[in-house]
Amino acid sequence: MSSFAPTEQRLAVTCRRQPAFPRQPAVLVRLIKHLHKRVHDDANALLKPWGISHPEYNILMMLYGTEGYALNPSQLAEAAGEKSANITRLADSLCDKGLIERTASDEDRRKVSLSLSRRGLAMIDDFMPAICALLERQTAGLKAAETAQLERLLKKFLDQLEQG
Amino acid sequence: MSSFAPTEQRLAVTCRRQPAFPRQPAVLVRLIKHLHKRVHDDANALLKPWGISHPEYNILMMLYGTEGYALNPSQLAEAAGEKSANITRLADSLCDKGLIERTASDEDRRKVSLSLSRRGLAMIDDFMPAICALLERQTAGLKAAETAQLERLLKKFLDQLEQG
DNA sequence: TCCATATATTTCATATATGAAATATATACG
DNA sequence: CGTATATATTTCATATATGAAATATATGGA
Repeated sequence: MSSFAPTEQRLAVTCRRQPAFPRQPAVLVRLIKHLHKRVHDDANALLKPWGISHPEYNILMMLYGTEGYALNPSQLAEAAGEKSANITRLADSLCDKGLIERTASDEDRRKVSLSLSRRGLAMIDDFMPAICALLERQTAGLKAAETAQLERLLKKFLDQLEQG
Repeated sequence: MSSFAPTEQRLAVTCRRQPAFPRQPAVLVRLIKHLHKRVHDDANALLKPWGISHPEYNILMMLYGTEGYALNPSQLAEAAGEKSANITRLADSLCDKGLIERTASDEDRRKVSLSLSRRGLAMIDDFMPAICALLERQTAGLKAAETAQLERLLKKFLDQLEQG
């Protein structure tokens, strides 16, 4: 039985006690929380041998997914869903490890450019097989059509959250 | 345009650079992260006037959803998706605010019972209309059938994460 | 009974994340 | 120009979360 069952049971009790409580939206929100926790913990465990955390991995991958392998802290904050103060801290840590480089922009001297180092690129190549395997495994229970449907619905959900 | 578009664009670049990288699983994982952040931030903002955080709210609601309005720290950890050390801290905070009570169990003296206080119950009644409105708003973009489908798929996704 | 081991919770040191203020540069407009 | 305002990043104090060790109780044999 899923670890979610007791939570769902508690939502049912809440609905009985608060007739206006919208069950399904509440279930969705709690599912998101459970999923996030699991995904975060799994990624942290997998990355441990490389000495980086899941948020640090996200930073590296955002740079990797960019032409030129470089972004500003504010772009990274947006892309990785972190606050800019946290980007500073994560970037400091990644610089210390030699995985990214911090250089001043000369078009706009307020800006900073964070770019993947040769060593950062090599580390990505190194952990990539394990990451791919994890991602495949995590969605192995879903058929292709279900994955596509889930992607569509989650995007719609996110759109709504960002508007409403 | 959704805040997710740049992230998705970066995943496309990653796929080009790493042919083995599974795009859809990666998109799902990132969507979960974006959704979680948004849900968490929205709830924190809404609850601020009551002086409690989203994790504290979750504790209160887990107790509220239980017959007898009481749970052990370990049950709460499981239900709320928090580590037990964190439950201790959150429970301390809620006790300080007079919203829950901590009593020793006498069937098993290792255990502690955390229960909603009269004041905690009153606070739930007080913020409930705003919470219901938030939950309705957050899912307003989804049709009933879509919400049901999303719930089904997220549960399947979570099951897979917990097995694999 | 006594001991080994398991379970429940808390403590404490440390890691991680945030908001608000500080710093620096850019841009717009009188 | 000069000055007000906006943008980008960092600093710092504080809040939040975690792992590992410590504490206390329970349980099941020898």
